[in-house]
Amino acid sequence: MKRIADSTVRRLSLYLRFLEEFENAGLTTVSSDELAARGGTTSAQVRKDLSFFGSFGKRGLGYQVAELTQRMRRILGLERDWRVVIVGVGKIGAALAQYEGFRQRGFRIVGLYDSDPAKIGREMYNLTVRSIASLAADNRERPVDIAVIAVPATAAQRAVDQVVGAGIMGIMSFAPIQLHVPADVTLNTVNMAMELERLSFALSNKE
Amino acid sequence: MKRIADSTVRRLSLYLRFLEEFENAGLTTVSSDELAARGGTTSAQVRKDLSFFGSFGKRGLGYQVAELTQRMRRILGLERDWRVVIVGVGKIGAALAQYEGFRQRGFRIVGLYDSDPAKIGREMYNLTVRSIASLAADNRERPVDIAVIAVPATAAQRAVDQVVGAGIMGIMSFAPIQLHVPADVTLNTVNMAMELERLSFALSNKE
DNA sequence: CCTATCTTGTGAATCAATTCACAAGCCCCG
DNA sequence: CGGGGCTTGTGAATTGATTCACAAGATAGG
Repeated sequence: MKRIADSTVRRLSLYLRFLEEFENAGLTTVSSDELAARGGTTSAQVRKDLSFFGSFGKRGLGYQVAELTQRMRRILGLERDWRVVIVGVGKIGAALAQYEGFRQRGFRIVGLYDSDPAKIGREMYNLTVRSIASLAADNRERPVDIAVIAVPATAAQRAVDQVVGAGIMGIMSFAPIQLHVPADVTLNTVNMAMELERLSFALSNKE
Repeated sequence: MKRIADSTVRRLSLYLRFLEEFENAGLTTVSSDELAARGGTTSAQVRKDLSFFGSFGKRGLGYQVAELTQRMRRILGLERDWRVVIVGVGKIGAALAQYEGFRQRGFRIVGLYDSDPAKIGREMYNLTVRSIASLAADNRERPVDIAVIAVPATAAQRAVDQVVGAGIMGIMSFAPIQLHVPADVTLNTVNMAMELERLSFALSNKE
């Protein structure tokens, strides 16, 4: 398959949310124009985005909401559950651990890890916080799909190395630094510091 | 000034972090090549990014770390403090309220707001949680630069409307939905659901 | 069954971002 | 003070993403 642009995947994710809203509202059919209006883009963009994956509509009519929803779920890999562990149970990690958005989309939190002995063994949200040293063995016993990195910047690369060493192939990081992983590991970073600076830049440059 | 691409601003933010690291390491001079290596890009990209704002280096020599750091801070609007309020003091809002990254970069949290009567009046991190209804008056008395939206998806658009109505011009949202603001208000969204789905897509489509 | 009206799917054209490649400038050394 | 070795800054070329524009289907109504 041809490489799909990041911007396209982001929009697919938006479309899926809109489709779910349309489905809840009882609509059975939707046009690329309606999807575009909802997402602040153009109908051509919507059709082009979808066209990378196939041809899902009927000319003159639009798309079946239920069908397109399911197709999008399949495309985005949301038809299965993902086993997720959280590394670092400070404030951010704890907030993530109980974030409903994870579970809703099939991201099941199956483990909490920390390196702080004071936290290891503690019960949180029906899980026992375990030492990060046991991650490799745990992963062998019952494989994990995604590790969420929620440790301080200074500890993040070490944590990532341990996650990679344990054999986990997907990482979502909230550490505000540039992390390095082997090419076969997928890393996705949400860098809050960067987002704040982007906002600061935009506010500073309003004419 | 010519419009600056979002991707460029994101990289500037990275460069700044690297420059600070170089400065801490005692380096006085740095080349576009070294910055590029650190950030996983190319030296031409680094020079092009900087060229939108001026010409900061010396041919044959590179850039003065201290000078470039300061220039980047100015460009990103980080030479001043920003007054920030957090709207919604649930788990995410509370985690953000005590996140050190904010203060470190000059984003000072000066207010916490919620609509839940059970939370209003409560003391958190040296601030008293106030009713979101009082935001407009508070902003008139002492202007706020940025509002961080940390309420559930269903309440987010209403919260944004109140923030906009209060006259605040910068918004950073963590709600997993598409929000609408007037053109003169700057909105920056971190959509965790979208990031997870991006990861899911990438993991599902490894060769 | 024919016509009018929609809306998709997609090459072609445009617009935007990145990379190339090299002249220009600076430092150092002999 | 002149030549060699670097590295910047930037037009030109390339690569990538978005928008345009229209033929191809599909439906509905008479």
